[in-house]
Amino acid sequence: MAKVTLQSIADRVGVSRMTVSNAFSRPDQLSAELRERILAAAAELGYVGPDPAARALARGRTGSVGLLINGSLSEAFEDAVSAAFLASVSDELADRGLALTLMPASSDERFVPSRDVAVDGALVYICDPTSSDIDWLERRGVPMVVVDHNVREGVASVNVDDRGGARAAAQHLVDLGHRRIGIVTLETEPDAVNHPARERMLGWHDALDPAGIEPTVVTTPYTPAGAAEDVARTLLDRDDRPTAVVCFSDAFAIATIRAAESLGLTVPDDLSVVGFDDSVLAAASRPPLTTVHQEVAAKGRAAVASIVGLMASTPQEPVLLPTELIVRGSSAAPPG
Amino acid sequence: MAKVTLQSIADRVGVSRMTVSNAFSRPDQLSAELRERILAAAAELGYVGPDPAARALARGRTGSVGLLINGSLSEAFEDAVSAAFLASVSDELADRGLALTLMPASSDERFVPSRDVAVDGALVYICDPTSSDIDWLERRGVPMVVVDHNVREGVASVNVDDRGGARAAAQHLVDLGHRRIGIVTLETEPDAVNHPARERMLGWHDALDPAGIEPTVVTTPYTPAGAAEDVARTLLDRDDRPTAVVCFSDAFAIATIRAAESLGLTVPDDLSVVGFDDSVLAAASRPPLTTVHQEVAAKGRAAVASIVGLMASTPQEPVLLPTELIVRGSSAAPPG
DNA sequence: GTCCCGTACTATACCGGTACAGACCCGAGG
DNA sequence: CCTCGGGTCTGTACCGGTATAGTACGGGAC
Repeated sequence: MAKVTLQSIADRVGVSRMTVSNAFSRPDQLSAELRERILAAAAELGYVGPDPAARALARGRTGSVGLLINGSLSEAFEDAVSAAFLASVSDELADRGLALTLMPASSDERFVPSRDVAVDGALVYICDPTSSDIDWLERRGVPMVVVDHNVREGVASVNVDDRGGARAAAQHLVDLGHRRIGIVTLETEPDAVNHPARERMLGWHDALDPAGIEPTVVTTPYTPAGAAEDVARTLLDRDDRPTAVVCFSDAFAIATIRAAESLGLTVPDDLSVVGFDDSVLAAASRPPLTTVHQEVAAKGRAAVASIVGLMASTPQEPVLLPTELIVRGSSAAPPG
Repeated sequence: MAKVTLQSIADRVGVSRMTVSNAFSRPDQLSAELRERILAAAAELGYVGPDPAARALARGRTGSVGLLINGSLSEAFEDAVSAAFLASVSDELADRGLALTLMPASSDERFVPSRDVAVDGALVYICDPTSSDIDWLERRGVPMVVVDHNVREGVASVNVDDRGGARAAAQHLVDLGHRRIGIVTLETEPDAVNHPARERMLGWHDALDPAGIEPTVVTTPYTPAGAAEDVARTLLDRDDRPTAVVCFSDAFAIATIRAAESLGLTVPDDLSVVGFDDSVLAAASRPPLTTVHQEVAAKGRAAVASIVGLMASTPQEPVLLPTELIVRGSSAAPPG
């Protein structure tokens, strides 16, 4: 059978194609009676509704928002914090009738999602700011909101006060009396810049420098799972080991606690550990983690609000969400 | 400035629009020299590349695959198993130059993703089989692969041997000598059918029925986090409490262990607990979980292979992936 | 010289809709 | 009686590409 289009229905009912289009897309433009007849004919012919691709071309919008992520998408899903962010974004978009299209970084030159996938707007999430994908989006003129970055001037952004949170975390340890402090943070590619990692490092130093404390820094990649624990052990397995450690994430903090336990140290008696993010892991950990809370769901909502605003041509101010130190059981005064 | 299209470039260079199209999409169709000139003119005019929406209409393909999920998307992201599946799917699609579009269940009648979003194919994942979204996809004629379901005859599917895995789990407990066995499984909406939940239940009974064991069954929803633990406690806080429990998931198993601990019971000495999925939680748990392993990444790969095959009009056989019992430290012979 | 074929480019016909500017008809107001 | 306005429907002009079937031309085989 030939494909059913608006035209076939129009012919069948004896009206113009435009009227059939209106029957589906702008019901107030025609009489209810005629609309019924059209819908009946459509059902009879097996017409499902206006073709999304054709509609996208004619209307100039697709109904979906892209999420640009570079690096392996697996990481994004498997990390508790980014998964929660994605969840918040997708739910929020769904409420507004928008679908979410994940745009992986271009691997093959022949197909570049940031250049070749139709979207009405894009969120730029875990992304090397020098990524060519961002350039593609910009050249296409796709409205764009950057999350957890400050890619470039004039681009709308949603950020968390990473620096302030890190400062509070380090200050907390200083206030408890710690003087030998370690840092377990993210290892980044030489020329890649991880915005949160940099901001958090600045924040830690904001508190440590004035106290005259020179932290011992170790870095570890996200994966494999055991890497952070091994790195933490090298930090702790020495005579002048720190009495407290601030970590880039809750996962790193938990790895650090495990490393400490494996060395016979007790947290928080022998070692204080402070995480970041306040992910689901934090409260469930034993001992429960002192950490810096960020409102991931709010970040998602803000990002969606911002991109939707941009898509409606409303200029958007940069958003900076607060963080808050949550003191639980993994931090205490230094031993002795 | 007016929008730059193939035509503007064609006019500028003095060739036909088709030749410009070929310069971008089929480089072997024109001389290298002319192609260079065209690309140069395009760059000069600020042309980014063929418009994705227009291309989608003309070519009849969009370059993205939909993932239909109903229920809150958050759940899908926050559950370790489904997150790993999504990760596997998105990576695998990315390798083939396809983007992934998440299609939430229709909330608003006015915008129904399964009807209104352009995709070349769809994976149907966590979905009530009676969902109208599946009907929409089917009516549209979108190639469709169902994962962790058996929605209807003739639809390609990828499943895991849930029943066999559950049977092995229950048989393991029977073999250890357990006679009072509890089940902690998923609570589903009255008329919704959760395929894995049903299959696992069948599998448990496959092993328990021949042994003449009548299990005590309790059910709990996915969320909130504490619900499973509370339910498990009701199962364990009685005189004739089971000596072993099989669970719908590793998360439920861990909740059950917590409940046991809170009642002063030791796992596995007083109580054996067996999970399902072998998620990252399982090996990390204390004690490490005896559980049923499923290869989630393989499930993602199989799903992508299947949908890509269908999109190329190659009929697909149903796929059934194996499961395997992994015996770790949470199961032992019954006390006494 | 003629035939044949491959290379390079063009002409035409869609793909399946939507926006916008009328045209028509009818009842109400002046 | 004429005009005006609103509710309905139509006609036309796109949206920005791609597929396919050509045409024109140059060179090698015979």
